[in-house]
Amino acid sequence: MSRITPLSGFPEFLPSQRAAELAVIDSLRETFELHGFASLETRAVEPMEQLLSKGETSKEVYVLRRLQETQGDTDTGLGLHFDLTVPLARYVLENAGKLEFPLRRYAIQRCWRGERPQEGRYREFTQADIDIIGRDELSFDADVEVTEVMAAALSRLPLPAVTLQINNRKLIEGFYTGLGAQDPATVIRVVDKLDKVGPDGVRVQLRTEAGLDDAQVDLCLALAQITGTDVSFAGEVRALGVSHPLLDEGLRDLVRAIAAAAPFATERFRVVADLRIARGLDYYTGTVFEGRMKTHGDIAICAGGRYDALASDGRITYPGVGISLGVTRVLAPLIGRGLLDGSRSVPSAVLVALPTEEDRPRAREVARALRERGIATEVAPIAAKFGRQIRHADRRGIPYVWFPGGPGRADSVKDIRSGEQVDADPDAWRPPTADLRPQIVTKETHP
RNA sequence: GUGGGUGUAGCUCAGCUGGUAGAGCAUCGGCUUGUGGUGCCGAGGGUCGCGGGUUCAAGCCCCGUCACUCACCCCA
Repeated sequence: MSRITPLSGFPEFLPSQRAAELAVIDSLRETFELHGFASLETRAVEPMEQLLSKGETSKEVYVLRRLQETQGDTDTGLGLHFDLTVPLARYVLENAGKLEFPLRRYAIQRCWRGERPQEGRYREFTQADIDIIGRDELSFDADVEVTEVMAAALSRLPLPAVTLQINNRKLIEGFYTGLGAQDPATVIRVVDKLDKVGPDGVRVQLRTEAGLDDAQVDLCLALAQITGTDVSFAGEVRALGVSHPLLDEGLRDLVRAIAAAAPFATERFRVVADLRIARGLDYYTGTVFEGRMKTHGDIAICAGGRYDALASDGRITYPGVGISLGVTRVLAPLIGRGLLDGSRSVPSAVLVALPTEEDRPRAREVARALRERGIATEVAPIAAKFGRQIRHADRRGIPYVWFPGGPGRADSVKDIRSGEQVDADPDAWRPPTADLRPQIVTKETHP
């Protein structure tokens, strides 16, 4: 052991940064609950077979092992969850008899992935997830509702603008099948790389890997290029001349989703149909979401979709739809670039100054009175010169310093940002609401 | 797992063809007998990532190793 160094992929924040993260989490939680979603926390570990069964994603899971195990096999068969949806499916099956459906739940929890870290990709991170789970069936309105909740959640946060791209798996699967592709799954996978390898790269791979001819490839690329903020995109899809029942179904759903989501659009949150996104080869069966935030680059910060058969006990299936927001993925890059921070490093709104050590009981009394009314307060650690005590507050971002009065002199409180100081009564004075808690502070970003 | 880049003070970094370690910012103290931020003066702070090798002498050259970082793979 030589020196303590940061551990790659396991971000840690400074106090003010954590305050900003907490403010974000509090805001998300408030929005989710405002929409009637109940908090539901699942354990950090799942049996490996549970984790690996959904989609053939192999490795990248952190496995639990007991160091003290003396007998050869130390494998517990448990791994840390890598998202919140797979544990939810397991939880729903396990507790199906005790739950009310449709189940509306949210979770804000840590997840772990063993992959190589990069900017915006971490090994330990926090996700905020909302889901609606039905029993045997789930109305399409649920797809619209999770969109609405995420729109509300993101719109009220001071973050760079987010665009939520929506597509539908039935639509693209039906389209590819309808144009004669033998293996639509491969086509989906290849087209999903459009951003990375470009149209020419996709063209080559569609021919070699999916066995499509030029005409078919043209149709695939044409579909992938369709986007739209209103339902007019549907005409462009039909104009391509492909037909298939699944395509019709998916197109109808996507049109509904876009039409319903249009009113949620704000300056900070746009919704757009984008027929290229597919979200991997996993359990999604209908609507798929991908939210992108424009900062330095254009990064995916939320994802989700409809999964009709993720949870099933053989007799009953529990279809669901959900969206996850990558809290760490949103915040860590912004914080790291100094674009976002908390307004202070402590919860305290007020520092009670200490004229002399003898005044400590009196200062404590002032603090008690303020706390009683919900105003976070701390007492200066030592009776230093007032200048030092003000500096103590300033360094931490505490906006107010309280000066206990003396015989014939009233208490006073000073806003150290403006310098304004007024006489005040600890049982009556109250700071503006905005000063009660640490705020999220953002520096110039591209909106 | 593959490939590139980088490791020197708390932070950002300089350090010449090898000659015994520096700046700015930050911190602490003083000017300032209790109301801060600016200014001036001063101080503290370093296993030069780690291990080995070459050399009279290594932050610098060589080998190894670890960590961080960017990209690829992957992205549930």
